[in-house]
Amino acid sequence: MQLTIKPLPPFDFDLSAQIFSDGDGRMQRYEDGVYWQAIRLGGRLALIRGRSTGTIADPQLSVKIEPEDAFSLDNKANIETYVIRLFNLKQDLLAFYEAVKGDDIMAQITKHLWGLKSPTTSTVFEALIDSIIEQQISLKAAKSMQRRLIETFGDALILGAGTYFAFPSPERLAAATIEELRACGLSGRKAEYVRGAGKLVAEGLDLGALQACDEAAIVEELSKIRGVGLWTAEMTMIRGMQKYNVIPADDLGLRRVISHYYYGGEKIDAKMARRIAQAWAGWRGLASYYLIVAEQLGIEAGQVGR
DNA sequence: TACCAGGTAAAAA
DNA sequence: TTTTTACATGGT
Repeated sequence: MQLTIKPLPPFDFDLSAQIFSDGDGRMQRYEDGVYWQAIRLGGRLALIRGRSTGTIADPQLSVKIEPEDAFSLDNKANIETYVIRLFNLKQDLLAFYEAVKGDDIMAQITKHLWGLKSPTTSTVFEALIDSIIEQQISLKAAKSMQRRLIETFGDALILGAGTYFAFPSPERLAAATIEELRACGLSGRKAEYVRGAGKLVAEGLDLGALQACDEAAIVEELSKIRGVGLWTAEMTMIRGMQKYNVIPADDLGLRRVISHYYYGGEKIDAKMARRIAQAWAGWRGLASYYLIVAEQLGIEAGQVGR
């Protein structure tokens, strides 16, 4: 059974999905034009496979579900909503491009990355846990811990010769012992944060509902969770709550990439990062995502220096 | 070997 | 009240 979705143009599926093409892909992966991910569907697991059947100007996605019997008309709308969220298919890129056209560097980058939409995690909880794990340590170190967390606590879906994982449920992480979490490489402190967050959500804290609130209210709510400061709240909003205007200006990696394109690579502080980001008002988060992807792809734009 | 990397809460001053 | 410290793994 197959589902067809029409994203809001422009949308470059290959460019947008390439972020999932590295790593070992236990949970999601993009390869040879096909994206797959294990998802929870009405209490059970299923695998979705998506590929582009349109163009950048007239985009269309085709999504298949396995096993076949996981697909019902009841599920159809859920799957569509899910995929739209995952790839941010309703994100209005033309409005973004219009808003930043006065910034020469960003205008050049948007031309190079025309049709790039920023992805969203399948749940806010996933973004929160990933962000907690990434505190302070390098992304590579964090990635290896996230992989172990998924393999240890994630729900496995076995289809033919393949084993696929869905991100661990709040209930499972709430039930984990500190020792089990430390075995994934987490510090004792982070193990407590992760288990505590799992417990809160398992006991009824609705992170998904927070997405409808404004940014300041979300920061306030998320900061009540032990282990969550401003940086983690902002990272969670960007990756899991479709808040395209947020930038974690304190973030080292973001400051580095902003400086790469706007300040000759010199180290800049959070204040300077915020000042440069003013040119992207309304779309600061998406603009910084464009910078990160541009740097990854080795795209260069004219430097304006200080 | 030592130090840094997409921070945070708790202890110490 | 403000400052300092412990923490985990992977890269250099």
